[in-house]
Amino acid sequence: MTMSLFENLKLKNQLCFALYAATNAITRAYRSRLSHIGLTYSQYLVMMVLWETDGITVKNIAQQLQLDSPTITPLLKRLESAGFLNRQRNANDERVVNIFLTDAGRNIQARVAEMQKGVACQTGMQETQFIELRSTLHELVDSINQCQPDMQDVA
Amino acid sequence: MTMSLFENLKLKNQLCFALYAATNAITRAYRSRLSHIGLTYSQYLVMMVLWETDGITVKNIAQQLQLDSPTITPLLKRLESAGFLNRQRNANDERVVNIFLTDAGRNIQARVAEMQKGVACQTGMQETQFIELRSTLHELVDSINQCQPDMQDVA
DNA sequence: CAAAAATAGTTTGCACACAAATTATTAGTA
DNA sequence: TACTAATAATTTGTGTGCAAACTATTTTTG
Repeated sequence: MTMSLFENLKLKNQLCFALYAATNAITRAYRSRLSHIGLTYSQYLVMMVLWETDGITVKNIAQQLQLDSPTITPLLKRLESAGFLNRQRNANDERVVNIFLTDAGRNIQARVAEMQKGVACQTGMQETQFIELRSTLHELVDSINQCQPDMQDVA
Repeated sequence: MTMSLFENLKLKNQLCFALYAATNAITRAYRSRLSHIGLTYSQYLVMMVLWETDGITVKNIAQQLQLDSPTITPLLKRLESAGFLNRQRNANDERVVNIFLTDAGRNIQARVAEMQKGVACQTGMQETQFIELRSTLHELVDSINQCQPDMQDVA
């Protein structure tokens, strides 16, 4: 086989493409449902972080979502102008900005929880398979970041 | 537990976030390596499709990558201006545009194959786990699309 | 064969995701 | 205590990803 060199370049064999396609598909599934609530998919992730721990910093949100600050800043601005949160300079350290949920931001949590059930159903996955896939993905992220700790380095 | 309603809204429990984070991590790993060759990650995917079947249509590429036409069009334009392919109106059906690789487009395949090995190593995954994860993801995409066949419907 | 429907691709507008550079503040250090 | 380094967040610019609207061509159908 003279083409065996390029066997790994077939789209169907690519793990990275399988991931890419799955993420796009999931995001699409969320998009239409979230639009009714007034959130994008990334904004939904930010809100989940805040529902767990309100008042945290931009940097902390970025770390939890494994994203850069320049990605988070405009996201937070849009969530602020949508009325779901407030940004406040920290008095003790003026470099820091703390993010606080508004009543509106807290109040949509129930609707989001309801919506989330619908998507979970749509994946058609069993509980055990779901958990295994999730943990495999976490391992994958860890080993990628271990090998090339660009960002979210050991603080 | 009064919060059990929102248990599914914890970031760490989310399959969708695990997917999202893994895809971002993989894309980052590719980004720096691909930049030396002059490709973005999405452009790399397009090139893989073309290396398998040259001369196909925009629609065909979009279907294989599970993306919309409006995403593909500007991507192809940049690949054309980078000199890796040509776009040609089909003579038989003037609606269709066929995409053809240039010599430059064919010639980078070897370099890309070499780069690809580096990333595969970085995932630190065993062959069996790799294959299982990939097939689980394919199943996931199928069941999402089956339930809500927005696009890439049965042609 | 003419009008309507379908199809292929593009354009426009919005929201990420990130690299690189910038501003402002704080910490560290000679 | 000046002076440098580090840190937090933002700004700028590029490239996706997609909805909605649009153009152009082909097919369908009355």
